Amino acid sequence: MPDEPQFALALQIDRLMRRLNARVHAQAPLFDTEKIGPIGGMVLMTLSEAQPAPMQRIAELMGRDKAQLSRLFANLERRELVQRIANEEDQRSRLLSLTPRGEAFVRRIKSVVKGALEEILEPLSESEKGERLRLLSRT
Amino acid sequence: MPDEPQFALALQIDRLMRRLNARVHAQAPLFDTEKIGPIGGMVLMTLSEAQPAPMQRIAELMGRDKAQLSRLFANLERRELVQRIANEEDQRSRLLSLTPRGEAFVRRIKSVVKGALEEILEPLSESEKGERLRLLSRT
DNA sequence: TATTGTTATACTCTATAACTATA
DNA sequence: TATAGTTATAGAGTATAACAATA
Repeated sequence: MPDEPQFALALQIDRLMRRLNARVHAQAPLFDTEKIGPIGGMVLMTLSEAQPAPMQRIAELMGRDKAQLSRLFANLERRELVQRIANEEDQRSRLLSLTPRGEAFVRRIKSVVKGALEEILEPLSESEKGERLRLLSRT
Repeated sequence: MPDEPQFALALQIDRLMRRLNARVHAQAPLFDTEKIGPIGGMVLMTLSEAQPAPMQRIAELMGRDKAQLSRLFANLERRELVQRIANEEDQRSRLLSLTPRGEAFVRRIKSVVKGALEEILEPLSESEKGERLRLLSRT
């Protein structure tokens, strides 16, 4: 494998995420009525695909710090977007899941992210989009 | 295209960058002798592939804010990692380039990033690595 | 009038460590 | 002893706006 493309990879990925974030952020006033911010949105999206799950599981899936998620979930719970129920198997943790309000909120976030992603992937052919998704989903 | 993989894409990419950053950061004490931080490193790598260039060009390539880069370059110049020369074509800006010290520093950063990327892409086959690099380089 | 670069500011995100409760 | 979660805090990163100089 040649040398240069490896660094280009890291730089391109960073730019891709930055552009995606900028597009979503520009629309934030329209949909982020709870002011949970970009990471709050990612947490809800992740939870929607993994619920019910203890906090540690979400931290692993997102590759993020548990201390950060702890405060975030406290905030999301206060806004009644997520709920915690007792975990029979391990009393150190509770199981997190989306409330009906949280589910509705995730649907709105997903539609915004979907639109932003479509714009960013626009220049690619359909087959390349599929290919890219396949490769990245294995990371 | 199915619905779910799109959000998985954004979440996976975020996690990929987070893992890459964590690996590089863990080795920072060994190579970041100038304490320029992860973004400083990305700026130097970008500049190494685009020099000589005015600041605005680097900001575009990285998708980052010019105000942020302005302070960063002032810091990098103070550490004699980059230099600015007059831009004949446009006197509002000056052309940025790496000093010999900067070039040497970039080589060290690249070797660390290369190692971290190899670890992260480890589970993929050789052909998949090449394919992924090709797709991402077009974003 | 628009663009390049600088400075200032308030805000958010992040890493880290110390602590408790349970396994 | 190890792990799940919480809290606190210092530091790094970010968006935004206002400004001067040049195009």
